[in-house]
Amino acid sequence: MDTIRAGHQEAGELTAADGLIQLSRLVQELHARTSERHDLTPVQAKLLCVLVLGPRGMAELAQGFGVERAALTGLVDRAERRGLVKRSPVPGDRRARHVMLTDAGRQAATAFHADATVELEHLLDPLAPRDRERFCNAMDEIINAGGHP
Amino acid sequence: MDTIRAGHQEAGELTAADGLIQLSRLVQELHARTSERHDLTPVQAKLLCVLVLGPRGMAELAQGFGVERAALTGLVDRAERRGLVKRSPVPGDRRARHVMLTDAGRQAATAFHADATVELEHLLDPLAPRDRERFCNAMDEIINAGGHP
DNA sequence: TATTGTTATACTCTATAACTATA
DNA sequence: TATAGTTATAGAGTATAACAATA
Repeated sequence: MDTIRAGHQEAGELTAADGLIQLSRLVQELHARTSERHDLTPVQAKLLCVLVLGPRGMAELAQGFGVERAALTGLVDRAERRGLVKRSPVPGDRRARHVMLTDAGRQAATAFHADATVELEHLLDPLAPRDRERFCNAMDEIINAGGHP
Repeated sequence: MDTIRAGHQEAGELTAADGLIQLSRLVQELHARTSERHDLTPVQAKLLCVLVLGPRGMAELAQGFGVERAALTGLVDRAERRGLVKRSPVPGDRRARHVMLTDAGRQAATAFHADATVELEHLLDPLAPRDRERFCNAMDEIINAGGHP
């Protein structure tokens, strides 16, 4: 085992790039496993979490997800078929539709989010309180820079 | 803009969970964009990076990727069709095949890896040298714990 | 004309199940 | 029997292009 871990050297000797890749892998795997436990695909879980904040238009969702509008149609179709979301007309613009959670969707979203949050926090358990705080501050700096130089 | 950022509050006020999710999103987006620049799918780029370390069996790769053997067959089929990898017999076991890089595949792998590494390192540019070192150490701790309590 | 959303089509990635060939 | 790999089939997620309805 451990045959496949690109860039792996000794424990505690990782490149910054490798560290970021492997940390991201941990987060994605955790997200995938948690979604599966809640009988959701990872993308559906993401959709539900966004819709908890309120109804959204298709174009708005597509832009936020970084996918084409056509891809979002399929995504919402499948979520709607599973009874998680519904489409409703937008007063004042007869072209547009709002996507919103059904009751079942809201329940699923809440349960998933709570579970995922707990699991993610556990990732930081190995850090001492002080280091954990520093780590979160560093993440904030990186995220707020947002890859923009 | 910024309409869709679950858990977003004020700049510099993110939950640990939200921070991990958004950092992971940055890394994944960067990986996707870099793959695209090199005319690779993200999964193909990952495959090439693993194969730089040497030939691997199908079962070995499937296990390392956390996917079924059948899924890997398709993955290698497509990479082979694009001339990136090739299959070869394994001396001593006539059931097995080794997957290895072609010359084009090795070139693509090297170019991609160099590019991705640079981009990933840039993510940490906002951190002061000392903070950057602490951040990398923290990532190491998290990864070496590996989500295992 | 521009925007919102959909349909049609195709490709990648993945899983499950059934199969072949070898160990 | 067990293992290595493949084929067949199905579904999710995505893109592009063409379309309808409305603004």
